[in-house]
Amino acid sequence: MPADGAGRKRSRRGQGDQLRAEVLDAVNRLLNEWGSDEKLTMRAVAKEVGVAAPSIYLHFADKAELVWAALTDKYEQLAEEMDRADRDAADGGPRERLRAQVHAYCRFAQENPGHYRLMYEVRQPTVEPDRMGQHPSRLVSRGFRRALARCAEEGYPLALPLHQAAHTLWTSLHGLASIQHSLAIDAPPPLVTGLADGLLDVLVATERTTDATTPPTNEVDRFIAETVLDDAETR
Amino acid sequence: MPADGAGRKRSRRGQGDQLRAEVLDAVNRLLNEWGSDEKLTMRAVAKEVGVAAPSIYLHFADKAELVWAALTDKYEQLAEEMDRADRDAADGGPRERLRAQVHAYCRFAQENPGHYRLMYEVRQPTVEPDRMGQHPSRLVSRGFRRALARCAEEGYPLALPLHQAAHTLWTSLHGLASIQHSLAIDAPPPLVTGLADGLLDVLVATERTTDATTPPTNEVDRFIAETVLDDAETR
DNA sequence: TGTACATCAGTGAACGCGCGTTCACTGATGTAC
DNA sequence: TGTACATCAGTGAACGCGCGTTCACTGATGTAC
Repeated sequence: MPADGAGRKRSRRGQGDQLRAEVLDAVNRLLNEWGSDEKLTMRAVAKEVGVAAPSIYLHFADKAELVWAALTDKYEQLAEEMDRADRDAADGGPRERLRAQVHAYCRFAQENPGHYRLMYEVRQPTVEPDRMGQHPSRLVSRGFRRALARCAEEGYPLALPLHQAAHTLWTSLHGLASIQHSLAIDAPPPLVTGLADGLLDVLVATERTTDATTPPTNEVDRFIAETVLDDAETR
Repeated sequence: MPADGAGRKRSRRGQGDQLRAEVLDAVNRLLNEWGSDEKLTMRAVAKEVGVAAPSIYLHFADKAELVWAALTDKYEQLAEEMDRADRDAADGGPRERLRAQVHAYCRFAQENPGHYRLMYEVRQPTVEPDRMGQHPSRLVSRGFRRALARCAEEGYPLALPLHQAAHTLWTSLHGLASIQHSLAIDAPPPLVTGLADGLLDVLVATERTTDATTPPTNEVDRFIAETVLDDAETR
């Protein structure tokens, strides 16, 4: 509705918080439009909302806080989409559910290139670098780990120990998406999906079997479990 | 030798080009020191060389040209290191040679975080975006593809069609390195190596065998071969 | 019901900074005669 | 051998720009009496 830079009416007396939501919406719109954060300035955001730049400071202490708020929302949206995909595929067995999550991840990366890039940049806020456990990306790898565990339990052995498999799946998908972006390949979505499926086939047995088993934990697996994927569930 | 900002002597009459090399060295030094390009400004580079900022323009038209020159050098260095690792492991069979290349890639990413990040950013120069075939990253995936082809030929079947396997290996390693950087995990090198080995074990049979074969080409594989890995050799 | 007033949402102008880049210059060095 | 001169490597100061952020303000709106 905004985007013209002149259409905004001042909020009513108690409704000051409304601007906060509009600012976050504007950030999301700009990131999607440009596919990058290069030109994401306070002035640009304000203009997109239809407001003067200093007004943003009524709701966010500084730019870092604004960007971090937008990204946190987006992380949650990604986790939700993966969750929903998983639930929608509940009838297809554990492997289909994992596949649905993987596809959801790929779709998100392709549809939100601007957010996606920003989500994986170090330069960003950092907020609290002490506890790695707080990083919202945790939600993503946790989703994969749960789905992989289900596969292993229900007779589809993994090619790597559980935590290592989850981390490998997550980082590999990220690499796929990241290089897709950085080489500016305009690949049709089925290609990305096809590559992701290939990765999945390689990590999780394609058929239910008793011939093979998921390899036992090892040093690498334990390090991943304790340090990278560390959350309440794995301890 | 510089780094103090005052120790440079003016080059002799015909030796003007020497500054060019010193500037490139300074860029490399700063990227390694900071592990990021955040503070890589013309003034910072000049100071590192021990020269006034405008002097850089005697050898580079603008900042983009300077950065691109430094990155091109670094790409070549990466390709060389992979090549050397491959040759040094020639006695160990095709699988060990591939493994050596993979380890060289991981080592490079860990030892040159600043360059590495910059190499995979889109914002950079671009130079000539028309022919994707010119991108120096080509050298990397080509090395992997050749090594994988050798494995397949010598009895270690791949889990995916050749080009798809090469692209998956490359992007997965990139994802590993990229997330390592962006989550600022200070993992011991053996961990990264261990994860890379796991990936490799999953993509290439660990033992010589005649039981299985590399899957035949498919749509995904062809698209990768033609569009992404496209170079003289694959046509 | 009318009016003074406090509060709230938001603004215009400007500050200070760091950046890439330009421009007119300088001083050493080799060369021509 | 001595000297005028062209050339070369490099410089100091400044320009113009866009950025995040600050500050003193304004005008509408609800409230107290």
